[in-house]
Amino acid sequence: MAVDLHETAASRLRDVDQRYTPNRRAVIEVLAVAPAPLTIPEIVMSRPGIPQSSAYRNLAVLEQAGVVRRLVTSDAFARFELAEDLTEHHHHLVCSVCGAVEDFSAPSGLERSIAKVMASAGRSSGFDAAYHRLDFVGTCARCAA
Amino acid sequence: MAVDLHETAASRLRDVDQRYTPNRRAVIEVLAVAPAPLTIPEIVMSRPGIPQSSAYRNLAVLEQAGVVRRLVTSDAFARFELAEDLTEHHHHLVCSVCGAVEDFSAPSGLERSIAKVMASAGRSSGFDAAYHRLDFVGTCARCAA
DNA sequence: CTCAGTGCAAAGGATTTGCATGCCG
DNA sequence: CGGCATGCAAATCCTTTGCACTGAG
Repeated sequence: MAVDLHETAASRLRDVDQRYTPNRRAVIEVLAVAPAPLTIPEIVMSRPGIPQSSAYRNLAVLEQAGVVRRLVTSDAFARFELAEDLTEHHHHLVCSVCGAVEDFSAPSGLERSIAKVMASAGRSSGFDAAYHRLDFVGTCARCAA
Repeated sequence: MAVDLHETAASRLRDVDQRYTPNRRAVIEVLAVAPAPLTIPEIVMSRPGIPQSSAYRNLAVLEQAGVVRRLVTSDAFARFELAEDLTEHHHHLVCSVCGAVEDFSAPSGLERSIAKVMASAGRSSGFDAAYHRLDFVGTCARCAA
């Protein structure tokens, strides 16, 4: 599985004429084991030696290659996670107090309902929906009053 | 209805020891008639005379008072809309090409399903969900290939 | 040899803040 | 009168970029 991940990443990078360098591999490794999307400082801290600018640049490349996805919450930093087809479809619990993000999987019944609605969503306005995003916003255990 | 809106806004501001000033009222008026969340430049442009810094400050206050909601897409600018209890619950169609955002209402059946899942979502991790966010991301009519 | 990736440092750009002034309460 | 809101300009801070260098093919 882990092998597949790196092979897939390398392959997608090749498709965009990019290499799978050690720095990029390191970023992927960090994201692969994280239980939630990470900020760039978090990624950099867990792999000392990678300069922030390289992290930013590599994540931009990886995003463009479809290997990672960039999330923006109302938090100061952007967050990154592996592209959905490399992990499992999931959603996020977002703490509105501290900005923490936690992964969460919805029942498949709900997913089917959402997919059905999405298919007909933009029909009138010509919007072509590619995927959906469902977040639950609230207070995490650590920030609970 | 419009009267209620401004009264409610004024009331919520008072709760936070803030005034309902002309600038703040102007911002609310712009948001009230917009068919989609607006960026600060858009708000400022539609009401010449409001300096950006005041717009930023007032929107921060209004957000804290629970009158407006701040949205962050992957777009460069944040977007603002009236708080949900002042409008109608709705979702967004987000264009991943140009960043445009369009309002969208989901069938009530889907809303009920989501609410049900939300109630049990963070049970294990102690996350207390307050509301949900459902976005459909794709390509808007103007950006269609 | 060539060219993409790297690292450092400097630039960019949305957002925030300090401070003096004006105005509502 | 006192204090909040305002405007201007300067500061912040995440993110991007210029440039010279290094390493893989």
